[in-house]
Amino acid sequence: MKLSESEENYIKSIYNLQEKTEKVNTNSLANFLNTSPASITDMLKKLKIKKLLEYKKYYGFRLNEAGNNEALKIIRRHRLWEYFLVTKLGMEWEKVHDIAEELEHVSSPDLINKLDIYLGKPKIDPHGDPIPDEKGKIIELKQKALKNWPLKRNAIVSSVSNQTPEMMEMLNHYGIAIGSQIKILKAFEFDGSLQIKIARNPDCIISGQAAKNIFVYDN
Amino acid sequence: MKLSESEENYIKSIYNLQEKTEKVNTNSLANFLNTSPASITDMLKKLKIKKLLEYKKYYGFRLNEAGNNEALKIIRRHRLWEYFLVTKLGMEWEKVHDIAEELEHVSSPDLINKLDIYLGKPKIDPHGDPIPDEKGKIIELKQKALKNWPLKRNAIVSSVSNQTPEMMEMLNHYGIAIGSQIKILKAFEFDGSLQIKIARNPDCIISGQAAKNIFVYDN
DNA sequence: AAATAAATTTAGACAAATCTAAAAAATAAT
DNA sequence: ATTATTTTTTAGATTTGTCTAAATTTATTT
Ligand SMILES: [Mn+2]
Ligand SMILES: [Mn+2]
Ligand SMILES: [Mn+2]
Ligand SMILES: [Mn+2]
Repeated sequence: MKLSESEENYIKSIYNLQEKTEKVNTNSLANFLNTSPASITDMLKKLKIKKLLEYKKYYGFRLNEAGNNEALKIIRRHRLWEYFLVTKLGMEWEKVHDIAEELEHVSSPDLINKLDIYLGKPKIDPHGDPIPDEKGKIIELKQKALKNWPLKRNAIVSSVSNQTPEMMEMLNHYGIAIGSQIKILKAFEFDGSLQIKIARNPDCIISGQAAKNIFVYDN
Repeated sequence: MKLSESEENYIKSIYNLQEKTEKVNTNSLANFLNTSPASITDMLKKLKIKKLLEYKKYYGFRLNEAGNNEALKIIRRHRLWEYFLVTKLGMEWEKVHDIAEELEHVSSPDLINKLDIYLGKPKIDPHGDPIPDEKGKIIELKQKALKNWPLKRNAIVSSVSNQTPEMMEMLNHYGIAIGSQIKILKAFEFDGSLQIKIARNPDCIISGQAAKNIFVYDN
């Protein structure tokens, strides 16, 4: 299936949004992509004609099997490039997303499989997100949001679901990165904020908001 | 200067064509880009408005200083990616052009400079063409077309100006690659064909056509 | 110097991707 | 059950890049 850059961006965004909600709605996708709701409706029609989408007017939408497969291919390219930019070119993980957003649209399968081999078939991208393999398979992570992690149990930071520059700035400030050792010392019921210890740094407090977006796994 | 993918392709093509002729004409660019002459005229107007082109209606055109600088940036990206694809991903040099044709449009300067450093600031791409540096400077090659090379003088194949799949197929057949040792044993005036010796292979004959497109330099 | 041929540009159309403003449908509030 | 609000879709434009066919300009022949 030959897709335009725009179609690919829409598909990938729908994939991301449908992870969190059953049906994706027009406004949230418009908001996510910074376009007007009218543009979304236009594109939904195209994607439905291409049989990539389940879409009933006014009642939300969702990628079908074929759509999901396309999304996984794009995500694979995106995350492999991010991995390349960080591990080979030495770019910072906060800065690679926008470049990968462009590189992901170069769609030669030969290129991507050779890149994959060259990188050593990595399973996780620099933000802790899983990289689909050539068949679209993603590894199952036994990670949890930090806010659901038990008190005083060691954890490793595995990913961050909110990858805005603002989030990255804050994580840098705290010295939190993928792979950091982390432990919750105290949880405040009032606002969900957490007193945590990161590696050998002094204790600090992070907001409930942040705690929802930081994912960790055992030891 | 922010340029569309299409504008970039036109600029790069004009740059290539103006190497060979004083003024570039509409039809040759249309032919080169596989578009209609009318499309060329449309784009020329845009590039003139953007002050990248010297263009007098009906009398041909040429990039100006600004246009040449843009072209060199695009060519730098294209050739660095080709170099990457061959030296890092192990792709064959006949196959990298089309992929680089897409990658060249990802225009983050930070990306390209880091890629350049990562590759060791190469000066020549896999087809023997020079790679512009960050300032747009290209090394001067003292190479000549094989058809102009003296008889029985050793030479190294440095580049191939015609990079069609057909040409590549033929070069592979003869065992000619960038870096090959080559010597002309006899030149046939009638059709410009050459009897040559490549490395330690048996003698062979190549056409005048081929001899125009293979470039070599001293030992 | 006309007439003919070739090259180039213009005119007008179309597809893709976007927008704003208005209409329609679904949802929530009285 | 109406009314009001929110969400979504449609209608109609716009921009970019392309096309074909016709008109114009330049170059080449007689
Ligand atoms: Mn993208
Ligand atoms: Mn990522
Ligand atoms: Mn290109
Ligand atoms: Mn090349």
